[in-house]
Amino acid sequence: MTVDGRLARGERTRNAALDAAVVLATQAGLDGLSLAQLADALGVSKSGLFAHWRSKEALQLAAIDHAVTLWKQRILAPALRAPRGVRRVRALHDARLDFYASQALPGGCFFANTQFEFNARPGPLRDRLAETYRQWAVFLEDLVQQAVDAGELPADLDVPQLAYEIDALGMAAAMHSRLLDPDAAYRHARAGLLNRLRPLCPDPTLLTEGTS
Amino acid sequence: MTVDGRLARGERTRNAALDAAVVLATQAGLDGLSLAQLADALGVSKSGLFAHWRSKEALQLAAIDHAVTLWKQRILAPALRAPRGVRRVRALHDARLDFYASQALPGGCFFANTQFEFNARPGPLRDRLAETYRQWAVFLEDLVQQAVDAGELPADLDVPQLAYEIDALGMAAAMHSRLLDPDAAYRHARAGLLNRLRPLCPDPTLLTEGTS
DNA sequence: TAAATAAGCACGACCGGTCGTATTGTTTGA
DNA sequence: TCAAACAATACGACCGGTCGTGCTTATTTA
Repeated sequence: MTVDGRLARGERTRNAALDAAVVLATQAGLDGLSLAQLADALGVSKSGLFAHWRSKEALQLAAIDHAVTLWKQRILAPALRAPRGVRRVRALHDARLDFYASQALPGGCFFANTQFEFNARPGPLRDRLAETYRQWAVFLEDLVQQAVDAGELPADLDVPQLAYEIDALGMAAAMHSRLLDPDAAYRHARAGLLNRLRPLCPDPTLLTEGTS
Repeated sequence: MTVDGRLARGERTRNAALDAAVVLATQAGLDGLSLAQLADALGVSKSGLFAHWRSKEALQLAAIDHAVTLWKQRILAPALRAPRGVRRVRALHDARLDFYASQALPGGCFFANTQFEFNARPGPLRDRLAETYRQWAVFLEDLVQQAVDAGELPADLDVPQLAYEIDALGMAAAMHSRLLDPDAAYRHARAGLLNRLRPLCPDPTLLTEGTS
């Protein structure tokens, strides 16, 4: 942000466009995202968008990055306020489900939707989404590893395995909550984590404490 | 199927079209499915498709139903050959993962892809997909309930909860296997089920036996 | 300090192409 | 001969993208 009126205006438009693009792409898909529709939502002309991104694909890539920063702000940051270890893992899981439940993105989960959209379509968008997903997986594994290091989980735990299972619970919630019963989805996803941790966790209070 | 050559020919075209439609829609999405592309793949003109379905949406709905029958043939039927109870639950889970690994549908999982495509888009297609998913969930819960009834799982088990967790493992595999490492995805999905069942299952041999 | 130039930004009009769809005509087979 | 199956063609709508233009603001020049 700058006091420079010119740059400030462009920056504002860019940000508004990316915000709207994430919302629209979450509903219609990154491919189904229409530039005319996006321009209308912004109250700008379609051709004006091409002043900021040289092609639709460039805008789509920017939208992915923008969704990552939103995800970091809304889910990672709150979770990192919880103490390291099992409680932080639980906080991350809960923050994710809270974000879904908040309907901040009415279309569900941007990443789940777009990753399923592109998982059979090679190209730059798929690569970017895959890299994004890989970073998320690494982040989740790190948090589980911290719980192991803190002695809150068994030393011989298969960390990537548990991280996979946690991610699966959240991903299923993203779909289940839109297609069937939202309440049941979030309840099952939360209980699923506790069910899985219970036999692993020597200190049961780590599973009963609230995370907020 | 009939000996009537005229009807047989139409029936053959319809079946071939639905087969191809499921494959293409798995890759490009139900909406991204192009009738021109579908007609080309069949060696048929685009307008000919409208002789069999009055609109694209009608074809899409038929494709969903067709994918259901394929799913029943390829996944449900093999699983039902396993003995009732925990072994049948495992067999279903494994059959699902085997189907993904077989690459019979190069685009991944038809249902996961399309359900994420439409989970924010109300309409007949979304309704049909939701109903399909509900039936799958019921089927899975029934199988778990049978294991409870057979005394192979605790009588006070939360059946829908466990069914949700099993489904989540498979769904995550459908995405993980396309975007990151397929081998890791299937391994984690399989191990995930055993990890979850182990504390519940009084008879450990039910978890070590092969399922094929 | 004032004028001139350049750059950022947004607009409306328009392009070629593809989409789903309707119409009309031809082939096919009992 | 009759109806089902298919082909050919065209239509209107929408797609991403380009072009020329004008307005606003920053930078350079006199």
